[in-house]
Amino acid sequence: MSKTKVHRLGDLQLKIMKVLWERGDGTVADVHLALGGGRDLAYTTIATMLRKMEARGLVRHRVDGRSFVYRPAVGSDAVTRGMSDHLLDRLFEGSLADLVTHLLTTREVSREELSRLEQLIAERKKSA
Amino acid sequence: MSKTKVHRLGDLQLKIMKVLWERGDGTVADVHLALGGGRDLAYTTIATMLRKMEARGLVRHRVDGRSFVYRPAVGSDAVTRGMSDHLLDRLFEGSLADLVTHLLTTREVSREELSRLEQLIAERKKSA
DNA sequence: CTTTATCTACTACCTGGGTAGTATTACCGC
DNA sequence: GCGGTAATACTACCCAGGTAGTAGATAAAG
Repeated sequence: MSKTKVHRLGDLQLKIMKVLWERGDGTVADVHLALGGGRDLAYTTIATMLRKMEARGLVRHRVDGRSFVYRPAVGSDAVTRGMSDHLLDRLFEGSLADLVTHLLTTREVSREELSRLEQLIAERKKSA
Repeated sequence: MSKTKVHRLGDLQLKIMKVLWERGDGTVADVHLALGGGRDLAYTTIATMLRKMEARGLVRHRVDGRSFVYRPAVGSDAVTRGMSDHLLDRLFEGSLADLVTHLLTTREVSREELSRLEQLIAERKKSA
C-alpha cells in the first residue's frame, strides 16, 4: 500500500522532484544549477532539502566518488495524482465535474483548450 | 492587490472555513459542534485555530455577550480559486487541459460525470 | 606537500499548521 | 455572595517545510 503521504509536497520539494524526474537523477550541484544556480537558493539549502526528502522516502541516493547522486523514489504520476486527489477531496468532495465547473467559470479558458477538453472527454467516453 | 496568500490552507482551517461559509457565522462552540463536537478535536483547539486564523486575516469576529461570533473574511470562491490555481500552476504549469487529462486517466469517472462535463464545456463554448 | 575547492553532516532558526492544557474572567443560578 | 460553568487568553509543544551557516572530510591543483 505504501502510505507514503505523497500529497503535501512543498513548493521547493516539488521543484526538486521535477528536476529529478526530468533528468532521471542528479547531484546536489545538478539540482542547484537547474533551479537557478545560487541566485535564489543556497547550495546547502538544496543539500539539506534532499537529505530531508530522503528521510521521508521521496528520493534515494547512491554514492559516486565523493558525490551523492539522487534519484526519485516516487513517480511523478503518484505525486501528481496524490496532490490532485487531495485537493479534489478537500475542496470539491471528490467531484471532478465541480472542479472543472469552478475552473471554467473563474478562469480564462481559450477556445483551443475548450476544444481539447471536448476531445478528451469524447475519447474517454468511448473507451469507458 | 490583497496578497492574502489565500492558497495554502490547512485541512482543519479549511474545515472551519467551510462551516463558517455555510452558516454565515458562528461561535467557537458552533464550529466545534459542527466538526463532530469533541470526539476528534478539543474545544480549545478550535478556539486557538480561530484566533490564529483571525491574525492571518481569514476570519473576523464581533462580540456577542461574552462570546465571539466569527465570520469569514475571505470568500469561498477566492479560497477555492486560490488553491486550485496554486495546484494548477505547480503541477500543470497552468494548463487546465493537462489537469483534466490527468484526472480523467487516473480516476474512475462515471458516465454521468462525463456527460456533465461535456455539457459544461459546450455551454462555456457557446458563451465565450 | 600544502592550499584550495567541493562534498556531506550537523546545527540552528523561522514560519505556520495543528493540538491542547491551564489560567483567568465573567456570567448565571441558587 | 458563592460555586459552577462557559468563554477567551496565554503558553507550550510537535511536526514539517524552508533556509542557510559552519564544521569536517577529501580530492584536486599547484
